Amino acid sequence: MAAVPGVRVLLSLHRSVIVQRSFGLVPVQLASTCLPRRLCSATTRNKPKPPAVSENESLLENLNVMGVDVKMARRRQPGVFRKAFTNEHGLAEFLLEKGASRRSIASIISRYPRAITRSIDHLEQRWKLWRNIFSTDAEIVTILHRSPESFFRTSDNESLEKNIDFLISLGLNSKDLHRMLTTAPRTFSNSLELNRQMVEFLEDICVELGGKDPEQFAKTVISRNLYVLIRSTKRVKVNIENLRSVLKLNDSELLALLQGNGADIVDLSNEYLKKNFNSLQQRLTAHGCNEDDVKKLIISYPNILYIGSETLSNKLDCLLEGGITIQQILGKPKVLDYSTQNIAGRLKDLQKLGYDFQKNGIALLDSSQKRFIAKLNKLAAETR
DNA sequence: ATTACCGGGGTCTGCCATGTAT
DNA sequence: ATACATGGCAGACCCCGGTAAT
Repeated sequence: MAAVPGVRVLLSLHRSVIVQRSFGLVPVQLASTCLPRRLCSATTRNKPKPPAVSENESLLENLNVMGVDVKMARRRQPGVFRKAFTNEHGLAEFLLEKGASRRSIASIISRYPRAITRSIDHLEQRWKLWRNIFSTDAEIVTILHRSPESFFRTSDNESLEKNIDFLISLGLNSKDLHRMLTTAPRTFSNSLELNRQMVEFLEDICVELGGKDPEQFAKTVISRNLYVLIRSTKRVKVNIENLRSVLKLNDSELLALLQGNGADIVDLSNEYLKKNFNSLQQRLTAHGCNEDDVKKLIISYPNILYIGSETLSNKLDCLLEGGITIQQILGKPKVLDYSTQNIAGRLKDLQKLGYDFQKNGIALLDSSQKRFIAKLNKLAAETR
């Protein structure tokens, strides 16, 4: 049964989280593991200037040796450079052991210098927690390289544990958590309180709209849109209000939209969503569509509002110039899912064969490359 | 055998401002 | 006073294929 491995992962995850809790927390910031004297940054030299403002020179040297972009790092977190004790060497050893390259480690420190203030104990514990969700070190290394801040920004491992528990309690499964930590790792560095606020906010929305199962609603929205938890409730709220008002949705319509494909667009920036809506509406109106057409289009394909106004405009031009009508697009908006380039190429291919969109419809534009090619070959064979 | 319907998958950080602890 | 911790922001789609319906 396909579900079994997933369940097992989930159980073991939960168990180890509980086990770890009993270890208690190890104080961080205590760079205990400065091994070779040369790379240890404890300063013994006397500084002429007030010690609070001068930089730790052995640290600077260490970072230079390691290939860190010191200028960048200093610009980002100057305070780190004035610390008497740091753990750059311990961090490097730790990450090397996990499979990160020296280059990558240098880049990580350049982009998030505070990483070198974390103790080995802290790092080990945090890594273990992440490993509850990822099955290999390599996956974590990838994320760290991509987004050092997500891993290092908080020193609060307890909060990370609580977040994992909390997310599981919402009904998110191990696959959801994996995807979430991959694509929106910041979620796990949020305070538990912040995540909770978003969940409660979503539940409240559900209740306000007459929904019967607020927990399920929140879970659905979050698993459909993994970015929700790294947005502000204000942003999501404004978007929901705007959608409701511009589309003149009643409670149940809005509820359905939000827990359906509309979940994808609630985290867009407020202005972007507004702008996209306005330009879409303007464009459609110019082609003789009424308010109801716009509403139906967006309900059936909310992702249309995800497409930037310029991109969308080009895409529409491309279709219209290819002899396709607005009415056809309204009837099959998913063709807009494909890139303008892709659409243009297909239109060209089909035109060569004298494909009649009026007769055959435009569904062929909304198909995978494989299927499209297969169809194209068949058509070509028939024409011959 | 084709087409329609539908849902899923990848992927997304790096900076700034402010509050808080020391 | 300073560094740390944390919240918030802008940024801006595309593609594939299983399976039901015809």
